[in-house]
Amino acid sequence: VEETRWLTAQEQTGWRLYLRFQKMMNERLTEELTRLPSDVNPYGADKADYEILALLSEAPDRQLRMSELADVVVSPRSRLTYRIDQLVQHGLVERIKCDTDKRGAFAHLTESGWEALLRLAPSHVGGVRKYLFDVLTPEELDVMTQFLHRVVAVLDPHYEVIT
Amino acid sequence: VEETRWLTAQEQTGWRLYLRFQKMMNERLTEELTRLPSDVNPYGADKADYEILALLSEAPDRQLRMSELADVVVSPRSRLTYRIDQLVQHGLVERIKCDTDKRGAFAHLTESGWEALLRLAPSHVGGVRKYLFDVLTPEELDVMTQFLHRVVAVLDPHYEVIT
DNA sequence: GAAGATTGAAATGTCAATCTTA
DNA sequence: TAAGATTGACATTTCAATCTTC
Repeated sequence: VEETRWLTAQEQTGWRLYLRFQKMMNERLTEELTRLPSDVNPYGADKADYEILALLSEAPDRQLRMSELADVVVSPRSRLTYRIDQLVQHGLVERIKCDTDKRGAFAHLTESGWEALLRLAPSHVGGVRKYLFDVLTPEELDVMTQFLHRVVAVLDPHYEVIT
Repeated sequence: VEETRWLTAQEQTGWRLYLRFQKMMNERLTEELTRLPSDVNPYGADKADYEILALLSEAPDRQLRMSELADVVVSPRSRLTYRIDQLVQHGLVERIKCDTDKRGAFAHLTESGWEALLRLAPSHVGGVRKYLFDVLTPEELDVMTQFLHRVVAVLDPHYEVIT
């Protein structure tokens, strides 16, 4: 039975601000993506879809095993299955069976998915800039990336550290 | 037609780390709350429930108008209605009609809700400490709260600033 | 007509099976 | 037996009405 170490006033304020930032930022980025005209975002892709498309686009052969992808986007497998289903239906992703492990499956970004990502990127990156990075000083960015590295390492010791 | 200003490598890294932190932190805090033994968390309250209970507990008379509460927790009204319904069913919150504005309703923390909050707080605060504040230096905390203030002000100019 | 709040139907998310192959 | 992935049942969220009072 340990004593609870409560938050200091500053920590409390910081935590509440963080919660607010997190939710408003999600809301805003999702809204900006889904409200794009239908020639830019015909499928109505949201933030989660964008993240999947972006990660696939950077992977070797533009494809990733389902479970790897689930780990990277921090999502339960069943949710990922569902979202990939949607993306497959709209032709942005295709499923490819794994030759070496017949249990496995890849999610593969199609040409159409790649083009969709290119159309969405300016808006999404613009939002991230406008609401976050344009407001940060270079020093703050340094501090932020450094402590995020440390904090993510605590939450997930297995996560491989890049830069 | 403006040029897209893409993210620098450091910004990209920072953004991805942030997304990872956000999702893992939510996952972990929710998991730790919902896995508490049933004498501590009989209802199975999660992070969102905790936030609602905590805010009500700090409000005058331990109650808040539905729309105020929705603004504070950054939630659409219909979602809040649903969650308050659940809390009411479990006796942690009660709805009280507003006298001065008959359209309005208050969500009021019951005695049972207050006790529930007291039982949940040590675990939840412990998680926030362990995964976030114990990992931050005092300088980093300063930098973080300062830029969060600024960033939240951009996202939501109406938000009143409290140190 | 507009604001506060809720409702109902449809979309999405979760969790515990299930199925297949290692 | 365990890992990779999906399914099905159920919970929650969303979005567009709705209802009531301002």
